[in-house]
Amino acid sequence: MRADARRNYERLLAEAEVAFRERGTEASLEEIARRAGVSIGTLYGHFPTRQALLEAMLHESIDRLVATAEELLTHPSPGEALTRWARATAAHMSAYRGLATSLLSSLKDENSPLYRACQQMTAAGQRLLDRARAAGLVRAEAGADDMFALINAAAWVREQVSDEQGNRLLAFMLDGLRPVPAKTRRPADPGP
Amino acid sequence: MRADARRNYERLLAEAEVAFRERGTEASLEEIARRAGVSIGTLYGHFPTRQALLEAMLHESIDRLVATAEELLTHPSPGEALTRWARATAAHMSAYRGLATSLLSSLKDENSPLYRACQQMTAAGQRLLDRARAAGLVRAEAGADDMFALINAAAWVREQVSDEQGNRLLAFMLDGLRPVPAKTRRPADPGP
DNA sequence: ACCTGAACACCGTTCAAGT
DNA sequence: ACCTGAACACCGTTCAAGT
Repeated sequence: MRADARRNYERLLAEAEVAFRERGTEASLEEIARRAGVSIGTLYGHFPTRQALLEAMLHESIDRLVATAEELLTHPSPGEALTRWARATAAHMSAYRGLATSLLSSLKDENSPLYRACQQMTAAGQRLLDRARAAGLVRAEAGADDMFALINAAAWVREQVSDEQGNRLLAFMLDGLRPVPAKTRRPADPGP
Repeated sequence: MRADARRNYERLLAEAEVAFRERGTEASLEEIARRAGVSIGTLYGHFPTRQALLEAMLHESIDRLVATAEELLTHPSPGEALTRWARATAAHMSAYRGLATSLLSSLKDENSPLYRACQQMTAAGQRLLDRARAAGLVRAEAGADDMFALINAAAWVREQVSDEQGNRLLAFMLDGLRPVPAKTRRPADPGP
């Protein structure tokens, strides 16, 4: 890659990070190119689609989240480890308005540059989830894709409500993954 | 209201319903006007903002959901009543891609035409929630705004995943509102 | 190799002019 | 009282022409 091309690439990435953070994942690509001091054609030359730009911008931080999951596998408490990872992931996603929507919808398209990112995060979550399940903290029907979807839903809701309510709602969702004790089920009332 | 104005109003509403259902709540207003056979200026004359158009389009169905909540208050099982209402509401919302986002974000703006709609739905949910709480099925910290947010999150996630997974995730979220039995809490492990 | 920017198609929103 | 449609500002995306 030529030196000037590399410089343009880096500047585009930096401005994309700012724009996506401030205006969400639907931020204007023309504005990103403008602020990076390059032509819109240059942006498209490096990143053929919005998703490609998003993926490049997120690559490092997603790698870090996956590494965090790895580390948390050695945390003494499987439940606490799962909760911490879910919180960190939801917090990261909600930093970019619209990201949860972009991510979850990219799961429908194997060719999306974000598809791999979602797969990696789901796989990382799976190991934490299975460990918590082995400790009796997670019900049988809850899969790794369910947890990934819930984290995305928590990130989405966090974009729209107060931090306090956002934290509470994530906690509710994770509690929803716990096994439902048989004693609270009643024939006359299947519960809420 | 003049007869021709009324006819234009109705046609705009009808085309908006189709467009929002097919293309989501960000559907092109110009296309709606075009399909209704009126000028874009006429659309703006009747509906000054996208939210105003959305509100008018949803008005009846939201009234119906509120009435459903009322009826469910007499259902023999408070838990079942709450679940049914949440399911019906989430299903209705997810029929229009982007609606959950529009609704939840309208809560930040008292002047939004959708604000009243959200308030009504929250109030309707509150009575079902309190009844379920009185039956010991809902934890103390969960408020009506939390349930409204969760229903929106369920509707949002339903837009992006299979029906089957969407149903499962809503069930998880509602289970997350249940009181957590003390015996499953352990000092060494706060759970997921 | 890479970059530029005009070109095309589309949209949201306003408002003077019409009936 | 209501409607029209041109006008303005903005955007996504492509591609011939330049270096």
